[in-house]
Amino acid sequence: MTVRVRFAPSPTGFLHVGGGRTALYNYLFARNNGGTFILRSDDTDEARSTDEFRADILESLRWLGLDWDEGIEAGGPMETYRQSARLSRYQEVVAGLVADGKAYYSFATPEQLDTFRKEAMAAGKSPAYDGSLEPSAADAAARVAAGESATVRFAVPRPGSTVFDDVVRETVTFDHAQVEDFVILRSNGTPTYHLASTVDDVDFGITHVIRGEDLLSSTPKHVLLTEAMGAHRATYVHLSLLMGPDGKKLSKRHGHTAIKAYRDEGYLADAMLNYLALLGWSPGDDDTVIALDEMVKRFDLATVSKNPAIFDTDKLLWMNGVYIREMPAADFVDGVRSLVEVDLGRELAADELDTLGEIAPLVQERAKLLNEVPAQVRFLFGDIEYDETSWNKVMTKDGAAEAVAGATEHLTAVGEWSVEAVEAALRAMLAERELSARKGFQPLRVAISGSSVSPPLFESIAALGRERSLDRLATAASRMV
RNA sequence: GCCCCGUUCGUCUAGCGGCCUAGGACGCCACCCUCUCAAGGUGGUAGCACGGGUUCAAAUCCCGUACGGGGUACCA
Repeated sequence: MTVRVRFAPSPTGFLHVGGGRTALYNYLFARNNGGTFILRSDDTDEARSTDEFRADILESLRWLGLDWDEGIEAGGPMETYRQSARLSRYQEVVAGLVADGKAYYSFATPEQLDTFRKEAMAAGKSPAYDGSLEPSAADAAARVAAGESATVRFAVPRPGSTVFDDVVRETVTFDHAQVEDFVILRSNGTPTYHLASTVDDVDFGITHVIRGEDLLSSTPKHVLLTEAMGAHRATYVHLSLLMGPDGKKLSKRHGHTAIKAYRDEGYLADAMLNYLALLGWSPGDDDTVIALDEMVKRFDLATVSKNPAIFDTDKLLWMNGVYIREMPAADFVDGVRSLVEVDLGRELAADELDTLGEIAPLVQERAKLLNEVPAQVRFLFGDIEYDETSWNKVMTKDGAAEAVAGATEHLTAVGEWSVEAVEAALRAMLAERELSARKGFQPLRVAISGSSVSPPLFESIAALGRERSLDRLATAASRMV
C-alpha cells in the first residue's frame, strides 16, 4: 500500500511553529516511505477562514522547503483540495448516512443541550449528548418535510466503544458514553470539521493521519464516520503539542508563534526545520545537526516521543548560528545584501558590494541571526556613529589618545593598503608605545567602527580603506580633546 | 466534573530488565585560544515526579498518587 499523508491546516490563522512541525513530520514520513504528501485546506469555517491566511500557509511551507506532491496549487487526481469547494460531496455522504439510519436530524436547541450537559455534569456523568432529546423518526421526518431547520447528528452506537492503535500512543480506547452524537451537518447545510475532514481522508485515500494531539479525543468520531461510510480506517498518529517556556500552551505571549516571524527575524529555513524535527523526534547516534535529506532517511514515526515539547528559542538561536556558519560564503552575502540595503535605505554600489564580500566571512562566523548583520557592517557604508557606551568605556582610558595618535602615524606610513600591512603597522605601534593589544586596539576599534564590538580590526581597517580610516582616526582624536 | 494522553538534567532528548557510577545537545559556570565580540577547544554544573508491587536484577514492567497537557461546541 502506497503511503498517502496530508497536512490539512485550516486558514483561520498564520502557519504557526506547531503546524510547521506537523507538516514536517508528514513530509518526512511521506518521503521516507516513498509516499505522497498532500496539502489540503480544511476551510469549513467560512467565517474565520481568510485568503490572507491561505496565502501565509503556502508561503510559509514553501519557505521551509516542504514541497507537497498533490493538493492546493499542485493539483492531483482530485478535483479540488479545498473543502469549501466540496460541499455537495459532504451533503451526499450525509444523505447516505441518514438513509442508512446512521445519522439523524436533530432538533435539540442550544438551550436544551446546555441543560442536558449541565445536568449530566452535576450528576458526575459524561456530558456527551446521546440523542435522547429527539423526536421519533416519523416526527423528525415530518418536521424536516415541513421545512423546519435542523442539524444532522451522527448516531453513535451505544453502548459500545472505539479502540484504535495510535502509532505514537499505542492502543487508545474510548467508551461511547464519552462520545456524543456529534453534529456532522450544520443547520445551514454546511459540514462540520469532523465530517469534511473524514470524508476527505476517505476520498483522498489517506493512509496515515498525522496530526496534533488536540485531535486525539475526536478520533473515535472519525473512526466511526469512516466505518459508517464503509471505508477502511486510516492509521492514526497523534503528535504531542508544543508548549511555551512556562509549560503552557504556546501562544503569542511567549513570543512569535508564526513561522514567518522567524524568517523575518533572520532565521534560516534549514535551521528551523532541524530544530522543529528535534522537538519530539531524535535521529539517534547523538546527532543534533542534521540535514533534511538525512532526516528523511532516518525518520521513524515509531520513535516519536509522546510528551509535549517546550519551544525553546535558545537552542533554535544556537542552531541558526550553526547553519549560518555552514552557508557557502556567496549565499551568505546574497542573503544579507538586501538586509544591509534596507538598513542603509539605499542600494549598495559595486565597490561597496566588494567591500561587503570582503568582510562578510568574518561577520558570518559571528552572526546567529541574519538580521544582526546590518548593524555589524554599517560602519563601512555610512558616516561614523559612535555608540556612547563604548566611547565612554574605551576612549576615556589612559593610553587611548596615544593609541589613536600612534595608529595615525603608523598607518599614514603604510604603503600598499592590505590586511597584513595594517596589522604590521599597528603591531609596530603597540611595541613603540608599549601598549598591550587590548589597550591599544580597543580605542582604534571604537574610532573605526564606532563600537567596542566589531569585526576584526585589521580587516575592518583594510576594508574601510586608507582615506576613510585615517579620517576616522582624526575625527576620534578631535572628539577626545 | 467526566474522558483521553503524558511525566529522564532548567530545555530538547538517548535509554526499550542487567552494558546506567543514566549518554548527547542547548543553556549556565570555569579555563584555554584571542585585537573586541563571536566561533572553537577542554572541563564542570544538573535529571529517572512520588509511593507501592513484580523480578536474582527496574529509568525500563504493573498498580496507585501527585503534577502537566488535551478534549468535553451547529471551532478546527
